[in-house]
Amino acid sequence: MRHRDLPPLATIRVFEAAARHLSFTRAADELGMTQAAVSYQIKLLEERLGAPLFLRRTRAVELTATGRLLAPATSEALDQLAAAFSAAKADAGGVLSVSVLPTFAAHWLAPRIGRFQMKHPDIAVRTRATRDVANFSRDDVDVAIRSGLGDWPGLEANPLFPVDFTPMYSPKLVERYGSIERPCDLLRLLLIDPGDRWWKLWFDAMGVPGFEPGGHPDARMGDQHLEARAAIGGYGVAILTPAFYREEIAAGLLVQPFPTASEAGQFYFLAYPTTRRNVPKIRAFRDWFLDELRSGEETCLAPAS
Amino acid sequence: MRHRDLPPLATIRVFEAAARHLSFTRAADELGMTQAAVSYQIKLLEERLGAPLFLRRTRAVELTATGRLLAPATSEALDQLAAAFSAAKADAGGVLSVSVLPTFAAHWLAPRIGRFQMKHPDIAVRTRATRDVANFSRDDVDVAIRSGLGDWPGLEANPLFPVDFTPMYSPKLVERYGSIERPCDLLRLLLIDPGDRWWKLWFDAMGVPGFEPGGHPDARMGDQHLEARAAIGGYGVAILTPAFYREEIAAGLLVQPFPTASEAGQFYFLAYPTTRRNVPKIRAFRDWFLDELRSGEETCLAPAS
DNA sequence: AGCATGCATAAGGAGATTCTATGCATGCGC
DNA sequence: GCGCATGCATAGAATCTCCTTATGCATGCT
Repeated sequence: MRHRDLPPLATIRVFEAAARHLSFTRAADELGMTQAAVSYQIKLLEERLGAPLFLRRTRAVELTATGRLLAPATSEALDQLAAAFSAAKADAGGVLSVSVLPTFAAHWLAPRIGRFQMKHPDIAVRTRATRDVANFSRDDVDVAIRSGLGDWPGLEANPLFPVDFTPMYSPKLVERYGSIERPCDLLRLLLIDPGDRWWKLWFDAMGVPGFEPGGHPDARMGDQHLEARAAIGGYGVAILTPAFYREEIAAGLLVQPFPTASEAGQFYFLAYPTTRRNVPKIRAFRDWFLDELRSGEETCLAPAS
Repeated sequence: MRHRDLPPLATIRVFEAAARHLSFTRAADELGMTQAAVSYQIKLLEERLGAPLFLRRTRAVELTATGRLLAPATSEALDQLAAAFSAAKADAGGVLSVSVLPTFAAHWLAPRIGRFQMKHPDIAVRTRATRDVANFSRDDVDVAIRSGLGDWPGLEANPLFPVDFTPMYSPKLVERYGSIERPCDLLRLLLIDPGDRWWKLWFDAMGVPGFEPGGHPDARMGDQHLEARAAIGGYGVAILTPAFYREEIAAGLLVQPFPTASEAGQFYFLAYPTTRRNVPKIRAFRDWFLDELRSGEETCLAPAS
């Protein structure tokens, strides 16, 4: 197993082709190089082996006994390698691993991913919903959907939409507590997770002074999704990204009374290593994703704005 | 079979070692290169494949799913190659093909070759006795014994002994035709193959004038051996190389009455391609051969001179 | 005889691969 | 917690391999 004593593998590849064709010229042809290069490599191998592999007959070459011994085994070995790499390529191209924020996964990706599968039946998608920022060199991840500024070195980041947010609540809440006309009216209601910095940012953006976060600052529930559930249940007002709750809004489960605010520069991004931007499955996913996003803007964002 | 699409084979070799060790550093060690080179080759292969093969964990590397798929197959293929080349090397080293002049084969090599086999039981000798000058690049020949000047480009030629010759006959001949004192006495007898140039050369060297070759000039029987048979049979006088007939002389079957002459510069040589002078079986044969020659000079050439 | 075919060889250069010298991340020990 | 050690990645420079072009040589065919 260890410490194999192999001749330069390049010479082996050339030998195999020459043995198959019984012609240096045709082997060179197949390998896309010149006859001189084949001659050179064969000679190299023969010297390394200490034995001639071809008899140079007048207008053709012929294998020596040693050459005849070697040819089938090398062909087989190269075939095996080719098969293995072809399988690996298929395997690598057939599974797309997506790291995605849980909220994004639940509200945006999950309802749409089926269409990607329809379009690319040969690509299996493995979705990994996690709040941890994926590390492409450490985790087996092909693409990631994450929020931030998009300034990740070595990554190509396609901006999706801003990380914006706005208060939302259930219509049931209005029934109970009366109508809400101005942003400051919200202060009378129960804010779900008032420690979320988004509340402060939003009130500031709306010009409502005097909001002081209750609870621990930075004590978010950690997942927008849970806050949304609470709001839908009529428990209070949650600050949410409306793009994620189009269905709930359309179904009358949530109301968005005011415009959104956004953290400066923060976007959702579709990201992947720049070096892999032309890998077919990645390109396919990105193309589909951006396309999906564009058509979504036409049909859904119009009523929301 | 044709047109395989393989990554650079060097990267495959590096990958296999790295996968086996699960460490770039140790793989570099095994392959006799630096860790940086391994890293470079792996990256090359990953880019070529469009998929990562290793996960870079903090203090070790780990195979990805694709890598795990690939590793066993590449190991197997490389093992197969190693086995094939090892077998080829054994095969090439185990058979020594000797092209040799028929006379030399019969009188010098045949009686001694057994001792070579005793000394090197792992080397099989295939003797090809032919008058045709072996062409090393065209015929499957490792070493050749031939006569000439030794000025063959690309060949290493070990001089053995001069191509010398002298008249020889059976003692029976003297019984019938009377004693032979001087070279010119031979002219009374039947010269076997008088067209052989050696007769002319020998008489010239002995200072016997007036010898005119009978028969067609250059109409040699072609083989000293046949002439020797005729001489032993008492048919006439043959011009022979005495070194080849030591046994016959010793046994009293042939008599050598006069000194030898030789063609200027002509020697018997043991020859092989210079590039192959260090191939073990060739080196073994040459060493044995020259040794045999040297010890032969001590024991046998002494009485002849 | 002349031409065409196929391999060998020489010289030259482009490119690949390696090495050295770093940087970086991180686990471990004190 | 703070250094230290380990292991991989990267940059830049120096080789060194390998290929191509251009030719020669041997030989079979017309």
